[in-house]
Amino acid sequence: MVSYTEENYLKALFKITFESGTNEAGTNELATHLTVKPATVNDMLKKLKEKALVDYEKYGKIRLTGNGKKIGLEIVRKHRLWETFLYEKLEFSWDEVHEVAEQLEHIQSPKLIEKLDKFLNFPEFDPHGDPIPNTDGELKVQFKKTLSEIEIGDSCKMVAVKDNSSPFLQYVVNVGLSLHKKIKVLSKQEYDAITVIEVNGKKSSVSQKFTDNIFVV
Amino acid sequence: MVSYTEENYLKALFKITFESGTNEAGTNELATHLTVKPATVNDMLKKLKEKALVDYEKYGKIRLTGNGKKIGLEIVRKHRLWETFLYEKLEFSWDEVHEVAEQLEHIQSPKLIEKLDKFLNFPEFDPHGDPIPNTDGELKVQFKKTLSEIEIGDSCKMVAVKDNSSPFLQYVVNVGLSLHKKIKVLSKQEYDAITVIEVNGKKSSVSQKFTDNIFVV
DNA sequence: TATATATGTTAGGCTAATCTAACAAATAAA
DNA sequence: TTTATTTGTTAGATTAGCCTAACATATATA
Repeated sequence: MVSYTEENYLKALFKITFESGTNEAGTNELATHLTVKPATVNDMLKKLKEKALVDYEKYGKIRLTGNGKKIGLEIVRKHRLWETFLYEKLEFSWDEVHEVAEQLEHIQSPKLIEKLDKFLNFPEFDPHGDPIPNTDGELKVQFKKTLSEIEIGDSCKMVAVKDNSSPFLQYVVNVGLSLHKKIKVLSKQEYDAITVIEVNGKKSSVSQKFTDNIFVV
Repeated sequence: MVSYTEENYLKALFKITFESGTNEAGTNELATHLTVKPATVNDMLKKLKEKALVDYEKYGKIRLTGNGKKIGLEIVRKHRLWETFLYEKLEFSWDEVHEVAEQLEHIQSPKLIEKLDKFLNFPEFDPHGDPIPNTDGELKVQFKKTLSEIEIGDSCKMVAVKDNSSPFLQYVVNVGLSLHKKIKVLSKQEYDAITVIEVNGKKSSVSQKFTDNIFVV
């Protein structure tokens, strides 16, 4: 059996390794992601290695095993399905879904998640534009870049956000943005990367941190 | 803050004290209900007393305080709302809902439960016929007796079950029973209380244990 | 290459929730 | 009313998940 806490470690590892592309993670990196101390991560890694959920050697990099990856992905699937449920059926706003889904993702019942998937009509993306893995762990990978990479004068369409935190999402709404909205990049400061964008005719100045967290096509 | 485990103790206490009518519970009784050892209950009682959630003195009876009762009832409300959701929206059968609701009842989000209540159209009874407390902790009390109390020759209507376990509920379905079905008591053995009932023209012989767990009006 | 900074590990401790085994009190039965 | 049984309590131990402080290794920089 995999505990609640172990599930969170596997989910975090899945996200880190998947996003970095290298398939690896470090102790400190994981600790930051989970807001625990590196020493705690170290303890847990021993347990996860014992259970054959991660590959790692002292002072080496952390890698998920096949089984570890499978479980991590399962949690991601559950998280995103619950977010979709909250957003579409219970009328939560998109900045509220994440926190509750953090709890719901740990409910143990394969039947529940399959029924929920069906009830939602097998959605492929969650309210933040992230792909929802299907039962077999496959997910629709979208070709996407960050808003930071768009050239001055070009337009693009927002398809997802990188940061799911409430403050960021509220900020996004504030500049008039939501999923599938068209964005035009009007100008960019050379010095500090402040970018002026236009959404629905409304102009806003946003930081690099902001544009890094918006995915577009 | 009240922990997951503390919530379970309060819920169990609420059920025991509410059902017994005396508003009291004993250490062993509670231990049996939670399938832990009496020593464990004893430890927890000290914590709950510290938090002013129970009233109890050494070797005395356990009683919930106002606040303890409120929290226990809240868990019951959540449990029954989730059962209703699983049954009505996700097509779970009534013998499957209990186990999953045991997990879902601990999700912390007042907003979630109010939205869910609305989504379900403010149900008053769960799939087992148990009343669902409303936001203010009020519940529809039904005047009901057990099937054991019905006289030979008389008919009644099933309105709830006392035991929510899967094996019992499957047995109930097996004799052709479900909520709001009419039952006729054909005969009763004096010696061992074996009762012959008729449901939809189908006759079945059932034990005292069975008739004790069926509520009727 | 030597040193400073990053990163990772170990040892030892804490708390919540559980247990067993031994004991104490209350209640029921002889 | 004495004894047996049931019920409740205490002490001491265990496990998971976390911490701090001290130490070790790796990597980057001068």
